[in-house]
Amino acid sequence: MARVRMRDVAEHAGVSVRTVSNVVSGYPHVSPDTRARVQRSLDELGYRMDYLARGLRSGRTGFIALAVPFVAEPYFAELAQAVIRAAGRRGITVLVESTAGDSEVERRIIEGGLTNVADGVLLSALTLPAADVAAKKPDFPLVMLGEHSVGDQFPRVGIDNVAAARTAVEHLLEQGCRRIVALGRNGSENGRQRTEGYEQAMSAARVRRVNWLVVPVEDWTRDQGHEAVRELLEGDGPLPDAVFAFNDALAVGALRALDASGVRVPEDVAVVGIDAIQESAYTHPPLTSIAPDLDAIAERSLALLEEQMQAPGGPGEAAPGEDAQAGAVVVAAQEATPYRLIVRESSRRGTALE
Amino acid sequence: MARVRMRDVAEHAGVSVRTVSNVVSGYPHVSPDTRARVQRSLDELGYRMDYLARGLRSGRTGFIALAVPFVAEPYFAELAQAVIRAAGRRGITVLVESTAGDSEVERRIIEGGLTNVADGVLLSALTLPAADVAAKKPDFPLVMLGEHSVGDQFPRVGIDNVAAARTAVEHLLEQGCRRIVALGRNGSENGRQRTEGYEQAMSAARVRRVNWLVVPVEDWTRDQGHEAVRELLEGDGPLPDAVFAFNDALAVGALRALDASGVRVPEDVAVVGIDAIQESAYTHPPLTSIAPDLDAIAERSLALLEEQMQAPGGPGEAAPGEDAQAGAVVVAAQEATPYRLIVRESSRRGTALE
DNA sequence: CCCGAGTCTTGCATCGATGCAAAAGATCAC
DNA sequence: GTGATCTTTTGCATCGATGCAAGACTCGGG
Repeated sequence: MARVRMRDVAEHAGVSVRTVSNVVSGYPHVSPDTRARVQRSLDELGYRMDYLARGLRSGRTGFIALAVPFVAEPYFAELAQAVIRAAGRRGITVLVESTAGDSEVERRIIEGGLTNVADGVLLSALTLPAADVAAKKPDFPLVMLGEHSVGDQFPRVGIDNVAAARTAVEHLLEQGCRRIVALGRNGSENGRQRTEGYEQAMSAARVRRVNWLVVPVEDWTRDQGHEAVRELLEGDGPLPDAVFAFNDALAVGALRALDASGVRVPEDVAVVGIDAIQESAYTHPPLTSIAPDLDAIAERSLALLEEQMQAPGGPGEAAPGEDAQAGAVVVAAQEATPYRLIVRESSRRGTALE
Repeated sequence: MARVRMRDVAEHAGVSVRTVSNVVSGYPHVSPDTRARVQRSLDELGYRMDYLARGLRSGRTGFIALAVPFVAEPYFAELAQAVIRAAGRRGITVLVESTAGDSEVERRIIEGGLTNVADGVLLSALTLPAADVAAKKPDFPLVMLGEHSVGDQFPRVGIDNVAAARTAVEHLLEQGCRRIVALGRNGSENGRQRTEGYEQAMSAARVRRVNWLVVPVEDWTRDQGHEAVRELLEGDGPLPDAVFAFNDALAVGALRALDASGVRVPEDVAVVGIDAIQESAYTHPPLTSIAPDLDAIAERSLALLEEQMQAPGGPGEAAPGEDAQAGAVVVAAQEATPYRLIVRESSRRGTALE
């Protein structure tokens, strides 16, 4: 069956194409009679709007793109779900893209690789786009999710990573922990900020330097968390009394390694993570974690995106071939969304060891 | 900065629009000189193809849509990842959609709601589209993933659920379990088939009926698994010696409930799941599960989709307004992809209790 | 020096829907 | 009856890229 076009409907109903368009788009000045007849033809032929064609003419597709590193990572999967839900409320359809953590892919997106199919882009960048990219301003609606080191020219939405990490570590300190491992430093900006929060908390609590321990990993995955903690336990250094994992996946891996070595959680080692993915309520023991408000992130980022989409001409106003003039920089908002600490068994110690 | 079109590039390079198109699309008969000049203009102006416009003309967008119930559910998230990866190898971009398990949304997709933006659709249907929809043939490339009860008019790709369930239960029987709970029956076709596999295995092993126990749930989530097993343990019936969960999320919930009640796994109760989501390797204890070959599912379904996309006119050939004639039914392939049993601690009993 | 066979380049129509503005038809006051 | 006003409907151009086929140009053989 060939595609049913407005023209087919128009012929079937004996009206012009334009009238069909008017009916479909709800233009008020159509006689009830005509409207009914056209509607009948629409139903009968099973007409479906071609959004591409409409998008071509109107410049809007009704789609936004959400690009995350790995769809299969629980945090990003849950974030995607939240964005899809929030977008649905606004009548926007979300296209989820996966960058595979490839900075080349991320760079292409920043340069506009998705703008032709989407009215705007939400990008959760993992790796760091090259410095030359950092100097660019996007010429289309773009909002960054989470942290990245691209600079301030893009609006961003996410929790305050330094504060969140500090909160997590403070909680461990309150439980009496002192020799706290920070698990998850890697090349990412996110890792840097969470390390900084750790250091701030440790420093403020006047924990002796010998008890500071930052363990690097490559990716924030269960495997890496497991591996790193296993090696730590096999080493001959004194055992830590807590692990602050930079995300829940790492924490899950850490829990597994501790469990396998017979280390009791939280009695011997307390554990906290960040993200509060659904899985974290079901670990052994249930994991204490920092829960970012995903709905707030989704709502806020969509609002910022719509703001940009409505702004005439988009954020970049420079003429073709020129760079945006530095004088007219629109300061991009850094939006810090709320988060809260969910205390579960993995860090709940009966007695603080003060 | 306004969008850079081929026309802009053409003017800048002093050639016709068509020549620019030829350069962009790699048409061979372009002089090196011209090609270089056009390429320079392309780079200088930062030209980006408008895929919508191209799609409008050529009828192909280069996108396929993948619709799953919940992106945040680990199984679907991992499936999406596999599809994205497989599609990438074929130069196809995937748009991930979430149906929220809403049968209305699923119906719209079957009726072609995504065909305007995607060349083909992969649908993982959760709920059952209404019977009247079942009578329809799609007029666009569509492949169903997993099970559903729509009938045989759609090609499907997935594991053989009955066999997979049977394999899981046989494994438990081999471990000496007899009083085996089947956890997860609900209204879905998938649930029906896994129940059937359970019954086949139990029956073949001549397990007495009194030991058969099918526990219903609403959704296949951790919460529901937890809830159901908690209630089971609180009841006054004899304890089961194994739980066969219809998916890993349910199993994770079951493990948590067992753990909370002090029931030892696998000594007191063995547990197996289906899906082998990444999380399952990190549960306490690690979960035995049936691992469907997601890459095979992704590859096979994309192959089937491409097959349909190449077939002239698509699967439905009926004239507008007519139903496909029953005589010319193309028998839709039911593709059974491989799976394997991954045995981990949760079901490994030292001694079979024959 | 001309012709046919390439090679390279171009103009025009087209994909499906909408913006624009004019045409056609209805309604009303005078 | 007639012009003014408002409602309803329509034709045409357009969005950006490509299919098609013809035009312009180059080159070697006769």
